[in-house]
Amino acid sequence: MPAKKTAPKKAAAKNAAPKKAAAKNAAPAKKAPKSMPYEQGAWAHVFAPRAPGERRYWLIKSEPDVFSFDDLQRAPRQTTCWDSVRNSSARNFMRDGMKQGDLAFYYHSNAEPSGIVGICEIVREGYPDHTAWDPSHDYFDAKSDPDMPTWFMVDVKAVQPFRTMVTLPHIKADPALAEMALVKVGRLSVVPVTAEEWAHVCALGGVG
DNA sequence: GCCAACGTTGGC
DNA sequence: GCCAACGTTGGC
Repeated sequence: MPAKKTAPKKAAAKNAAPKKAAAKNAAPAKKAPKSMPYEQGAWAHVFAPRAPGERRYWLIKSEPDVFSFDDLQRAPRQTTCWDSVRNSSARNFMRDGMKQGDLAFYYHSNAEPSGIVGICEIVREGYPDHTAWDPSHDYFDAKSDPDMPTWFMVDVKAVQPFRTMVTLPHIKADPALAEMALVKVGRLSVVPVTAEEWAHVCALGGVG
C-alpha cells in the first residue's frame, strides 16, 4: 500500500496501464492468458452469464487509516466511488464482473488485525475512473485515454457492519474458508467470494 | 517472444 | 523492515 498520508482513498496498485485490451463492457479478450489469468482460469465463472435474479459476492479492500468502513457509513448516502484501483485483474472484476445489487465484504488491510468488518452493496456498475485523467491525482495515469478508458470503478454503499470482525488469522485457520480468493491471491484489492464463503463469513460476523 | 529487473501489495 | 507473490517493463 501507499504511504498513509499520501494514499488515495482506496486500495490500489499503482503500476502502469495494461495494453489496450479494454473495450468498454466487452468480455475479456480471448488471448493474453498471462495478463488476464483470473478471467481465463479458476474464476472465469464470475464473468459468466447469470441466472435471472442471481446475485454474486465480492470482497474489496481498503486501509482503515485511509478509508474505513466507518468512513463509508459516514459518507453522503453512505456511498462512495471505488476509485484509484490500478490493477488490471481487480479492474476486470469491477468492470466486467460486478453487477448492481451484488454484495461485497469490506476488508480492512494493513490493519491490526486485518479482516472483514462489514458489508456493502454495488449500487453503480463499472464506469470510467476519472481520477486516472487528473494530473494532480496521486494515481494519474497518462496512458489512460478518455476515449478508451483503462481504469474503471464502481459505486459502493454501506449495508451493515459486522457485529464481530472476522479476522484474517481466523479466515486462514478455518477449513471452510481455505479456498477464499482473499487467501489464495493475497495482493488483489478486489476479489470474488463464493455464495458458500459468503454465508459462512456472515455467520461468523454475526449478521444476516 | 523471452526473461531479468523492477515495482507493488500486504502479511508478518 | 522483510519478503513472497506476481504483474509490468523493456532490452534483446
